[in-house]
Amino acid sequence: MPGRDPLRRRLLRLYVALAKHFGPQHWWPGENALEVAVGAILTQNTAWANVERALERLKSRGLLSGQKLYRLPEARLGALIRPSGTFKVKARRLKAFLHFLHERYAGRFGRIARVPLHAIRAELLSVHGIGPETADSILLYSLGRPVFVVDQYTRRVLSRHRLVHPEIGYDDLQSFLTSRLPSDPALFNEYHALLVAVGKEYCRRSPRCAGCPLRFDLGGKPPRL
DNA sequence: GACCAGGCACATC
DNA sequence: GATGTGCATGGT
Repeated sequence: MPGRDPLRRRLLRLYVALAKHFGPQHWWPGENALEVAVGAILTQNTAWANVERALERLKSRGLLSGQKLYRLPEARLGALIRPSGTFKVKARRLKAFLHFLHERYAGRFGRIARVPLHAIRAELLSVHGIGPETADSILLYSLGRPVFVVDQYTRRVLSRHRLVHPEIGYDDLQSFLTSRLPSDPALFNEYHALLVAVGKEYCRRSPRCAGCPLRFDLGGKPPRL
């Protein structure tokens, strides 16, 4: 009986409070599905501003297409995405993803649309360089699938509001959320973006949530730290 | 100069 | 299965 689950209520209240304070987040910034997927790989352990530089270098050269990136030599790709950091690693990972897209779906994102969620997630996870968060980012933000993306901000913010244990694993945290929220891609999209927004602003260098406007705003006790 | 950023693969125990 | 480490640029 989900209506009686107090955690569900707190999750929804947290969402409303975040939405009210931060407003629409407009994730994911990208002009098409491929750009979003490339961005998902480039942003691994990297600030988004650096990813934008790398994406712009590709875009300004007209290379931001599956076919062109697929044909681009790995070393050249690495040089172009250098501003996003760990560029040799990411060039290899992008290549692995483009190879997968080319071999499995003839390079067409649209063909993935019909594949069942659990199947396409498993396929993405089998690609070198695509782990749970990157796979889910692609599924939600690039393909519009109802998947909640979990990251360190998600874990940090929710644990500080005493909704989950600070060291909860990826899959458990994802289940915690998806079992309590309507299975709505637009909601998952906005909620995750909002968690990142509040995490960046108030959780990053402040173990005590200093200044966070949401700290006592959930109807429960404040987080004990 | 240290620390961090919208992780992941791999080695080692 | 848990834990540690390399990757690397650019902002704070």
